[in-house]
Amino acid sequence: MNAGASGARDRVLDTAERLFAERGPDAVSVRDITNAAGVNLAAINYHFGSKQALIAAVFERRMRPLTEARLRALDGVEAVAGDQPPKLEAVLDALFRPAVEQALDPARGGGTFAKLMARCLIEPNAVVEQTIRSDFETVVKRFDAALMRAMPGLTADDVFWRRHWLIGALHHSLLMLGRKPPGGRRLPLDIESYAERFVAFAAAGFRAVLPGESRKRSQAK
Amino acid sequence: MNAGASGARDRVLDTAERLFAERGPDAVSVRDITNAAGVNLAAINYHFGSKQALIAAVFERRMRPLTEARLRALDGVEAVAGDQPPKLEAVLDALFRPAVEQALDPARGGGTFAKLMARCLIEPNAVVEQTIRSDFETVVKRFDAALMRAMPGLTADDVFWRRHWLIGALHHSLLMLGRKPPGGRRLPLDIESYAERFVAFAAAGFRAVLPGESRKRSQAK
DNA sequence: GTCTATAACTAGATAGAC
DNA sequence: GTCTATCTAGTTATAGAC
Repeated sequence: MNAGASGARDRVLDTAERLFAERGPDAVSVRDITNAAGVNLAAINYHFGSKQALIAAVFERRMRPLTEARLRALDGVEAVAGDQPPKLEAVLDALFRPAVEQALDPARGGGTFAKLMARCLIEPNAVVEQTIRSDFETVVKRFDAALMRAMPGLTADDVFWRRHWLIGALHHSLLMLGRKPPGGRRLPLDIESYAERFVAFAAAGFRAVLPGESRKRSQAK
Repeated sequence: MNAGASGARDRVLDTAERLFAERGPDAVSVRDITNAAGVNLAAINYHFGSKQALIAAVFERRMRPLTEARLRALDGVEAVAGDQPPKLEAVLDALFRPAVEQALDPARGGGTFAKLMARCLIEPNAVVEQTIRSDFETVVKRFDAALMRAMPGLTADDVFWRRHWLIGALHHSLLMLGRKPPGGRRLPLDIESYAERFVAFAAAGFRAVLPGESRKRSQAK
């Protein structure tokens, strides 16, 4: 939008993202942000209009690319599968790997982004509700459909709950990035191995035979 | 403490818990609480000393019984197992069922409690940090030890991550209590069936053969 | 124990000079 | 585009009457 001026705007975005992740948007004042960013108090209202609009901008900047990466990955998986049901692991990989990659990449928010996402899942903040939830629902809809094709024996309810549980597991674990866990452990090694481990875990949970559905599944196939 | 006076104190606790869960502690003022509870503005400072102390009291009231229920359940599982390794499903049931029960029981906070717990897992609030985290670490320590006995082929890291993922999955799902999920679904049926489904899912994830550990496990047994 | 009044402070937003 | 000064409204906490 602005030809070359205002690195101020970006500095505000970066600083706000960091502070929001540390303390939560509500606990951070516009004064905290402008001071830390080294810009004037009025800058936030000038560039974004209001604090609420700034919050929305911070979330959107990270959510949009994640959504796109997930959908692109799923496109690839479905293209490979063709008419056949896609492979369960491949679908889960398309869903989870982009998030792991983003959460481990400082250039795209890193752990900060992970905390923001986790927070947005529980925070009833109206802004967050609209900017993020809509993106997320698109993702969920397409992936649930793909998961049902990958696991034709499962009911829609089964798919919903297992995917839901796993989203919770992922976000909770990304949250621990950079934070010292109780046992003194650390987020492991590299993106590759972490995503791989998580997908293997997820696939096993997805293939679990639950008390009620065992009969239905064996009939369905 | 007080012989029979001050139902005000309890009304404040209940109201604060509800409002905290709805909007988050930071977004709720003491005026909001005292107005909604029908007590005087000064009541919170009189009964609790400060807003921070009230927050701590609200969290503690629900966390304590949950911790005790979990440890009691684990005691039972270990007593049954005797010298043998405990059954994986039994350990997971002891860890997760008390939380599900509490989250579905209005008398013990219900969905409100679930939201509070979820919030405390990400909120860097100092009060929450100390009152809850310490309880939670006791639980985690004892259960990780039991899980290692139940799954002797897994490394400590494996147990840590799988338990961690599942705690995230549980809390994320409890969070949806009373909230309309995207697909129009609802938390199912009854405690019994939900806990059962979750434990089955958890056990499958726990038994997953991860890329790196497959060889180690088959040797260990 | 309960309440009113108010102190002491901080919030987000903006008007207007530069 | 940037800054200072300021406005209005909200916050927690408390002093002191009842």
